[in-house]
Amino acid sequence: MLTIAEKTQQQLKEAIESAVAAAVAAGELPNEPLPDFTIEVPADRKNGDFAANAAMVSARAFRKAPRQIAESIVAPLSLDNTYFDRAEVAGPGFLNFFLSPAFYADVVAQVLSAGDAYGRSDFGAGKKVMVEFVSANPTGPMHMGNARGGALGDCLAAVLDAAGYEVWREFYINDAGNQIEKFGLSLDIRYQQHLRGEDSVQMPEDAYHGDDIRDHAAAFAELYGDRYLACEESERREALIRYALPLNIEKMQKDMGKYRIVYDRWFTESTLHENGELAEVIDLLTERGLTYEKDGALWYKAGEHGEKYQGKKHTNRDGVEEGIKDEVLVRANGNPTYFAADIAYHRNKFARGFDTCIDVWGADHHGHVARMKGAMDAIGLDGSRLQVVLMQLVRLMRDGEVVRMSKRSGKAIQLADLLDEVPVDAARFFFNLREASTQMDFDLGLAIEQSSSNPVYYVQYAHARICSIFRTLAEDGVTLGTPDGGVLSLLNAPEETELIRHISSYASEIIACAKATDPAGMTRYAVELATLFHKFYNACRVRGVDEPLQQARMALCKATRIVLKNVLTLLKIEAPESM
RNA sequence: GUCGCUAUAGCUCAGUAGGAUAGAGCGACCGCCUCCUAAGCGGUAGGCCGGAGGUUCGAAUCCUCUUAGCGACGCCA
Repeated sequence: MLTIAEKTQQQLKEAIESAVAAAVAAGELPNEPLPDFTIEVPADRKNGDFAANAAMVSARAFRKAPRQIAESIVAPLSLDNTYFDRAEVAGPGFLNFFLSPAFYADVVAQVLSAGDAYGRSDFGAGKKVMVEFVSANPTGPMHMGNARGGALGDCLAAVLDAAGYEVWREFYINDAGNQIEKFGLSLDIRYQQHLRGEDSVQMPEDAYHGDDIRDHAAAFAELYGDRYLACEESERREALIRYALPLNIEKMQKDMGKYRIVYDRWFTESTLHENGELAEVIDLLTERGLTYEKDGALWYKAGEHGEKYQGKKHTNRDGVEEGIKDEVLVRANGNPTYFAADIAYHRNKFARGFDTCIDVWGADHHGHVARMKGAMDAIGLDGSRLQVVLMQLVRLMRDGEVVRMSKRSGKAIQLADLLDEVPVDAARFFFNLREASTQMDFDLGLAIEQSSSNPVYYVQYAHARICSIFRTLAEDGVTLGTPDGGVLSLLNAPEETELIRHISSYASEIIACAKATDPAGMTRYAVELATLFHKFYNACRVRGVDEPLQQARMALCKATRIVLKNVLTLLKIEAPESM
């Protein structure tokens, strides 16, 4: 099914093409193929609701001046059975088209009848897509970057869902490997320090220094006393991990829940170690001759499959070209790397029938992208079906100074702190205001102020205002009936038509965001929708105008409310009825 | 050194299948509620779209070079 916006474009395309054919038949234009042209929305409404550059792009092929060509196209042009009632030639040779009242009436009627479903499309044709996002290490609390990743990933998933994909949200828990060992070691040191004093053992520089580790160790000591001091080191650490890890995971799930993110699955890395999939994938790569041993470790030849996903070749300091650097799969100490587990994880994902897997990663992982896609090819899958959204990290500011986000320092601002101070609505909106690729500063000192000047309230206010109009009218005994096309055609003030035109583009906007795998367009759409409504509100009264026009305006208000509610719901933000 | 991201109004940023006079919010200044929510609306001021070349009817947008900021280049993840 076509959206109304797509239908109008298609109507124009067909009308222009048949007009060109007619002009050719009449000998007005040479018999040459019409080059591809575009239909766009002019910045200035004086230039029509849509403009086509067909005459300009075909100047060379037709060997005529663009304006002359445009005149030849417009003369035989027929707009019967379209949403347009007028076309004219303007500027250097633009063909400008003007929408008819029927268009505006139809848009409003369609929104009212579609309701919650307005904006949804079948663009994605039901293809299965997994969005994996946040996937924070369970060795400590989540931080600001995870807050952005959460808002981004969740809204991206919602956009894909609305665009007609079958969406799955997943969180990958790195509950195995190196950092878990480090987690155990850190807990162990704190446990011993707790019982024997700070100076009993030294905390290594690269261990986790956060307070959360201290707290876990103290709570563990509270429960079990000093009985683990006598144990083997490995047994003690295992017990500590077994105690603290589930608590951390539970905390992450709670925080994500507060952030209104519901995952379809929390996937644990340990699954892959236990069920042999990790070993399988290493064997698979070895069988294909893509591994070698060096310095006691098992290496993966990343260049062989990764290079096609890399833009240019690296050149090292000596000016010599070099391929993608090889990666270690199994360390000299026998432990597999994160990279090896991640290949196995992605193999597992595709085996579950997903057409596309989207990973939201911090931009600091960008060097990993080509290697990972290449690894998919290396194990017989298709790396182009793995899409990675790189998100620039959030720079945390305090009093104008950059604060380093490091779990080791223990001074990182946690996601939980953010949620305590900033309303979820504001945080989710804020983190989706900018494209993933832009760097963001977040000044915690300004968090409260930021939230009150956050445009989310502007959008919510528009929704509350509409609800208020209906409340007041209900008190007057006025209710909205089912106005027909004739009544809806009364909506022809500029503030009305602008608003309706924006409403008509909602589904296209969702699709555009889905294509770009970036939901930031949705917040901008919402702000623009609110702006156009507020302008309408100031220019056009609903209460106290004549009956047919009042019905038409009430219908427009209701349509606007539906779209506001739909876009806010998509972003998982409240649409309040009063503020 | 190489790769990635970024550079547009005082500040924060929109604006790429190349389009008509480059936009918005905040801040500043001036206005608008006897009338549906003033958390709103209108107006004024504010620009060498980082710089230099190129491509063409036309460039903030595409290409080349260049400058500046951030990030990544680990048997960390």
